[in-house]
Amino acid sequence: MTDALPSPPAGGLARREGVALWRQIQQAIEADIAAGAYKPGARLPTEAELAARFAVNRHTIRRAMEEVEGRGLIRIEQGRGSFVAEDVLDYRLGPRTRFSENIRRQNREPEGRLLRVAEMAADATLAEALGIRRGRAVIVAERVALADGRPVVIGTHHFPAARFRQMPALLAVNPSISAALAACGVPDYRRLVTRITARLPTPEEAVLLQQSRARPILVAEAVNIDPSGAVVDVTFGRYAAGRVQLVVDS
Amino acid sequence: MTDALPSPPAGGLARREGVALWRQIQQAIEADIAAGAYKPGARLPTEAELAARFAVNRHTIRRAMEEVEGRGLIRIEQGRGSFVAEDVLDYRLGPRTRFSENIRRQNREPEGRLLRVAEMAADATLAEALGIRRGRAVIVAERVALADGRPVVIGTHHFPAARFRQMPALLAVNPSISAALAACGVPDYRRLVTRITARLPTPEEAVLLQQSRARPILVAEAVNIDPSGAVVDVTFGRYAAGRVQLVVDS
DNA sequence: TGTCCAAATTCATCTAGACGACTAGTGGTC
DNA sequence: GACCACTAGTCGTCTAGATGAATTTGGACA
Repeated sequence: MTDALPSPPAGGLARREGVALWRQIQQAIEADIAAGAYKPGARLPTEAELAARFAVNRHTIRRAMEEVEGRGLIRIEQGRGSFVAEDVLDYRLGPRTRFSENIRRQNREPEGRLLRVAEMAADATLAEALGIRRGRAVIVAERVALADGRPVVIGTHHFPAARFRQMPALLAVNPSISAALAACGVPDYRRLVTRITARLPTPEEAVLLQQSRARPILVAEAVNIDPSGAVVDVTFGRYAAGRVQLVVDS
Repeated sequence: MTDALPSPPAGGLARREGVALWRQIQQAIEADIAAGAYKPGARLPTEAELAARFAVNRHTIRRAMEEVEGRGLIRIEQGRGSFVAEDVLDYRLGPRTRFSENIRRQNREPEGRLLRVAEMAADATLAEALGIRRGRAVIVAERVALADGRPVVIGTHHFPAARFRQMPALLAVNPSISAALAACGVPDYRRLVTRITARLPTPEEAVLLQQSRARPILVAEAVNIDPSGAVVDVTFGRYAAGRVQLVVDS
């Protein structure tokens, strides 16, 4: 015998028994992974092979695999194959959250890449959150932050333009937000509140985070204030749920 | 003309242009919803209707709709149709998180339903978190918490059995965790740390949360301690991302 | 040796059709 | 009025096959 691997359940698949075939296959695959039949990073059999082994149509296998991917156990790559997912990073959310420190604490190398900086008028929601009047100028900076070269989060930062005029120029030189804020006279700031939710990514987000579109992302909206209590920025962070876990200390 | 609704993009769909048809359809539908073409809770056209309108196969529509559902904009119900999603609830995560208070603060009616209580041996991870020895007995309580009759979170609580012997009996009478803890001599406790991630639900979770399996759930692992610092319980909460947003104050 | 192109591999998208499962109504019986 | 069986409408699953897109492999060729 070759491998004791993605075998159909002992009694074969139960057809017409109320449980979808793809669901049974999904469970079989997940069980194999949980049982350690494949190591993290290892490649799974191709869809065609699995289809033959389970004696179903390839589309049925695809349905099952897509679900396994959504559960975070594997990663599917076009033209290459499917691979068992690797371990995740802890990302600490606290009053003094700073990306670089956070990552370095896990012995990984932080890195930031600026995607774009623009100016826009604040809509009602944003104006309210920033404590400025609606229509006032806001500087929007979009950034991807990486750990060991792997994207972890896409951050969209909103600063009141009146106070942070030099922001674009500063970020162009150094994409660190904390450094830029310090240069703008805000050496210290803290996170007031964070709102977290989850959803599937847009195509762009999936590309930027180098993650499958079937895998959910965590969306965290944060409000940062300076020591005087004034709102410094409102940020939307989109985290690759496959690679990060948010940790809240209280 | 009848409605200005889920119309294919003006120029029709772009075939062979590098963007999948289902993706274009998804965007068209999302745009219609964002534009307010349908009110929250309103029913969308059937898959067959949309297939005719966009001139594609029903499977292509299904692919698009599934994605829209994953993004949280609609809810698809077998035998009924698809409906535009409604508003979400804020769930505050803080040191003193208590489900009932949390929900009542939003002017909703909290409710708890006990699913099961069991005793099991602590595995290595759980023992470590609870500060007990591996193999020691742990009481596991699974509960669904609802707001206004809609499920919000499935909680799986783990208590060291040695200290909380009466837990099962207490919970059988009143499914409130805080009440049961109080009766066990822990009138006060606080949350030490919370770990948050996102994934797609298992079939059981989807049923319990009354949510589609295509919609992600938020998974929060919390550790609660009593005033002396001893660990009281370790809880895994699985939140319906479509209905809740976690809020972290810091 | 190194480069480039073509073929093979593998996943992605789209179509087509059949049937199952669930929901909500319709109309009958008791 | 309560209950039940039936039916039409709608989403869910499965199969089958064709073609496209991304990646890797391996041979031709300079």
